[in-house]
Amino acid sequence: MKYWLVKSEPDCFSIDKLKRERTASWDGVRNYQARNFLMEMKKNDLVLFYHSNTKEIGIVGLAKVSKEFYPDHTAWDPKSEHPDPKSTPEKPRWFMPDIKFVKKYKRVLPLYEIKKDTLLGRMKIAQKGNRLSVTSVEKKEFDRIEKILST
DNA sequence: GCCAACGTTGGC
DNA sequence: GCCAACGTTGGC
Repeated sequence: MKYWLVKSEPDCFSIDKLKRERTASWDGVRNYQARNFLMEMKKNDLVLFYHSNTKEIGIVGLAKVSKEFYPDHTAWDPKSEHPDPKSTPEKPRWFMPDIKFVKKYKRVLPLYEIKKDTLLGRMKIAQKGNRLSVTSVEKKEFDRIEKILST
């Protein structure tokens, strides 16, 4: 089983919204590297949920993959937020998995704490200029995050 | 195939 | 609101 981290602006899609809706299709990703990670996700992989571009930046919750990748149909919907005319139902370019709410942590693990930690500070999320919205996480990193947030 | 210009992301 | 970092686009 693998571990991942997805970023989302809470104004756009928050952990509370995922909690309410229980399951969400992770649509709208239009970056090849991020897409490739989405396509690697296997059912039941665990996905850390991160809030970016907000007051309390950091890891806020946990989800898991409930459906492996399939075409992101919002790409060929001109009314969607991220239309891409080069992606068609016959030849889809963008894909998405479904993720299911697991839990919201009791507190936010803020980015500055992640950066301070010697182990977590090496995560992609902690590095300057990182704009990738989907990244992989190592088991030891995941375990450490769970441990920090469980106390 | 290079690279400058441009748009977007996202922390601060 | 600022700006650095990065991905994408398009002219050549």
